Amino acid sequence: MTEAKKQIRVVLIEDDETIREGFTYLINSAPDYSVVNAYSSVEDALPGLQEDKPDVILLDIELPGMKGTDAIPKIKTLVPKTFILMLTVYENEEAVFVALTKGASGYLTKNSSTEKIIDAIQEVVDGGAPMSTNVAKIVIKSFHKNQNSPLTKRETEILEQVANGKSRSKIAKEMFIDLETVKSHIKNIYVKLNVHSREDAIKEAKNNKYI
Amino acid sequence: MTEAKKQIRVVLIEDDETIREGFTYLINSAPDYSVVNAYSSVEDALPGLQEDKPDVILLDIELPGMKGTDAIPKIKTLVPKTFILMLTVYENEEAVFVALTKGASGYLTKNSSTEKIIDAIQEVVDGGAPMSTNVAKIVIKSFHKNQNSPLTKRETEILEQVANGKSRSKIAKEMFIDLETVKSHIKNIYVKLNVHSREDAIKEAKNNKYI
DNA sequence: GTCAAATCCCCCTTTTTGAGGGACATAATT
DNA sequence: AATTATGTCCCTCAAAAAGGGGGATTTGAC
Repeated sequence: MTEAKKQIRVVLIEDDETIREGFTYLINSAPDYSVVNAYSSVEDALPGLQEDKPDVILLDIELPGMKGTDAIPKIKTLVPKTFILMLTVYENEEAVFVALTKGASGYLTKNSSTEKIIDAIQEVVDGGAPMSTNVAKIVIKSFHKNQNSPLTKRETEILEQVANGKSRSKIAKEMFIDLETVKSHIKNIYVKLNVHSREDAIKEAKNNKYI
Repeated sequence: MTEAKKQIRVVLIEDDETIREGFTYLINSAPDYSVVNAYSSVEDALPGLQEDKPDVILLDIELPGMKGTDAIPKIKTLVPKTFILMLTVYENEEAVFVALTKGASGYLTKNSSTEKIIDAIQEVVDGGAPMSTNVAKIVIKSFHKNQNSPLTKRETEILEQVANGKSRSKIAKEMFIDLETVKSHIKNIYVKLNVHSREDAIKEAKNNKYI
C-alpha cells in the first residue's frame, strides 16, 4: 500500500474546546482522515467553508449564536455536496427532526467511541446515514401508529384519505362505496374524536398517531 | 460473576434453512442469548409464540406464504411486548416503511456480522432501534425536502397548510393575510404544479417532496 | 341475542372551491 | 433603467363540498 489514499476532509463546528480538540486529535490520528479546520461557531465557520472543501462536517446542534439546525441550509448553500453529521449530547426529539428535514445526513452522540465516529464519517461518505440507535428510535417512533385508536379500521382508512386532501365523493368512488357511507363514517369519526371539522380531525388524529 | 444473568429469548422466523441454522448457532453461541425456537414460516410460528415468550423476534421480510410485514400486527397481538427486528437481504424502500409503520423496531441485513446481530438484539432490548446505515438512509431521505421545488417559500407554506386540511379562510386568518391572497397563491400553485384540485396538488407536492 | 361495524338513505343550510378576469408595491436580477 | 418574481389584494360566478340532523339494514363476533 504505497499509494496515497484520498484523504477525507473533515470540518468540526463545536463550541466546547475540550471536545473540539479531542475530536480533532482522534480524527487526525486515523489514517485517511484529516480535520482541515475546527471552528467554535457557525459564524466563524461559514466564510472558510468554501476553501476548506470538507467532505463531512461534524456540526454541534447546541451552539451559542446561530443554532446548528439554522446553520444547515446556509452550509448547504455554500458547499452543497458536503455531508453534515449532527453532534449532540442528549437526544432532543424536536431538534432531531428539524435537523433531518433540513438536510443533515446522520446523528451522533458526543460520547460515541472513536471507532464509531470514524465509522460514521466513512459511512456517510459512502452514502449511508449513520445514527445512534437512540436517535433511530426517535425517528422510528414517528412511524409507529397508536394501537389504542378509537377509530375502526375503515374509519382510519377514510380519515387517511381525507388527510390526503381527497373529497368525500372521490373517496367513495375509490373505495367502491356510496357517498352516504363515507359521510356516515366521517360523522362517526368526528364524534369519536370530538371535533367538528376536517381540519381538527386531521390534527387530532396526527397528534395521537391514529393516522 | 457467579450470578446467572437473565437469558434473552430469541425466536427466528426465516424460510432459508441455512440462514436459519446459521443464525441459531451464532446466537446460541453467545452467552446470555438463546434461540428458543426457529420457524420457517409465520403460519408455523404464530401458535407457538405465546409459549416461546420471546424478548425479540428476528423476522424475515421476504417469506413464502404470509409476508413478514403482514405478520407484524398478528405477532403484536399475541405477544405485544416482544420487539421485532426485520431481516432482509436487500433494502426495499417500500417494505422498510411498511414494516416500520406496522411496528417493527429495527432493520438488519442478513449479511451482518455476528457481532452486529448480537449488538442489535441487545440494543433493541435496551430500547434502541438498530438499523444499518443503508436502511437509515432510506428513512432519512424520507425527511429531506426537494431543493428544486418550483414553489416559492410562501406558496410552500400555504400548500403545507392546505395539506393539513385547513380551509383557505382559516389559512388567511392564521397567516394574517387576506383570503384573496390565499386564493391567489393557490391559483399560482395549481398552475405551477399543473393540477386543478387540492387533492392533486397535495399528491404532486408529496410525490416530489415539495412539502 | 346483543353489540359493534359497515353499509346505505333522506333531509337541510352554509361554506368552500376552482376558474375567470385584473391591480399594485416591493425586491431582486439583468 | 427595465424586466421579472413575489407577495399582496380585488371582483364575479356556478358547482361542489362540507357539516349536521334524522334514520335503516346486514353481517359477524362474542
